[in-house]
Amino acid sequence: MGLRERKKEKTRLAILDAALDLFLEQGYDSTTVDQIAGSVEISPRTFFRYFTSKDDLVLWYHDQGEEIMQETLRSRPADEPPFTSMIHAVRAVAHDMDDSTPEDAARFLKLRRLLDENPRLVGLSVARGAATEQRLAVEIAARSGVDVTTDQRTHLIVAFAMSTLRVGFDCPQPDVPDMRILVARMEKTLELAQNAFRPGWDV
Amino acid sequence: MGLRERKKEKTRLAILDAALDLFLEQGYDSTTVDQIAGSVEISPRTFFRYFTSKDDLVLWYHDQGEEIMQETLRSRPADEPPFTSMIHAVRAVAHDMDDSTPEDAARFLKLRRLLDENPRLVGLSVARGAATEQRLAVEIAARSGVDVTTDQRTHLIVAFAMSTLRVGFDCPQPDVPDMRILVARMEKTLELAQNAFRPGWDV
DNA sequence: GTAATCTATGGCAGTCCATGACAGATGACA
DNA sequence: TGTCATCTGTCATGGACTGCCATAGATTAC
Repeated sequence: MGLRERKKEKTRLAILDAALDLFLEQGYDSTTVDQIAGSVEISPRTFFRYFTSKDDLVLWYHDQGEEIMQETLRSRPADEPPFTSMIHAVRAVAHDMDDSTPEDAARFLKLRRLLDENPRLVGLSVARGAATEQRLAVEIAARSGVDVTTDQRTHLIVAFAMSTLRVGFDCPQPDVPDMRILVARMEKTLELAQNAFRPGWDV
Repeated sequence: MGLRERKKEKTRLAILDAALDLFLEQGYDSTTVDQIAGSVEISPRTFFRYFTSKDDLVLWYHDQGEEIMQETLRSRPADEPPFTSMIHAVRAVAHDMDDSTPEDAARFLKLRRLLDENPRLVGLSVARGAATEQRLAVEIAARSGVDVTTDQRTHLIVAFAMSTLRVGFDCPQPDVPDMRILVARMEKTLELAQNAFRPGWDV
């Protein structure tokens, strides 16, 4: 990795951290892009070259999460019941968070606090999750050999799994002191979800 | 109802219809609030007195939908399993759409086309649905006598039901010629969902 | 090591969304 | 009809975002 790329990654994280701190300190809405840019000493114009929008700042982890889910799906046996595969994908995201560096964990907990204070941002996160859901549905449909535009069963399977992820992470929740608690909560939610369905409902 | 209120309702619908037509004609992003206001001959400032934002235009039906669901929940017996109550609530929304006036139906079908062309707007709709979901969870938790902030089972029950609604309506779907097809699709989705769960999973 | 090249950045001008403040217009009601 | 409450338009302002062009910095070739 060249100097250029390393520098970019560093700037990206600097923007993110500065923004999260400012948001928590003085509120999301009352923090301007100019302020964020100023605090990391870049021009406002450059900010928009790193993040497509101010809102985009609170969605940084979604790309990685989606990637992990897609990889997991690809690695599961083709004849596995689709909901089972989806549950594995959700669990993989939880494990990845569990393994995250202290810096990433800190970012994530800051984000959680931010979401608790700004319902609108929860909405953004949910909306982004819905986009992921569509793409995962395409993958699952392909595996099952059905047409994604007409097969509602596939959409339900993916939607139920993503709901589980959402309940585990996006729902308002009492103060989360550390990552472990968040992941444990997720595990518990997954277990509840798995026990909810009729065996063989998704084949 | 006084002249004043009737006039307001008329203006509101005029804005909505003008906006939907403009959006479909020239795209959501390239339609400005000024244009919408101009086409119904009100000032741009007045537009924002009828709709809190441009985005808000595509969410007009959510208020009514949420109201119907809340009413349905209140009308269900207190000892009914919560997921069953939620399914009734979702079905009530579908029936209400089925009964809608031709004008409302036309608006709805226009909106569906708009959603198909603008994934971002689907996100908005989903986000708005998530807000409803939170409020319904409060209601369901109260009925079951559990604490909504900690009981993940309640959130799952509501989330699964709302997922069903979403799969029926928000998912991209082949051209919808009329309301009947949309409602029929919803019914089918509801049936699939009902058969997915283990009997008694939600008690 | 230097020149040529590619890319990241900054500055500037402009568009659009959204909101507050105030004044004028219009329906409600005694 | 006159008073009151509410709706509406005008003006001014701020903040998010984009296109364009010039410059500074990193990369590559020689």
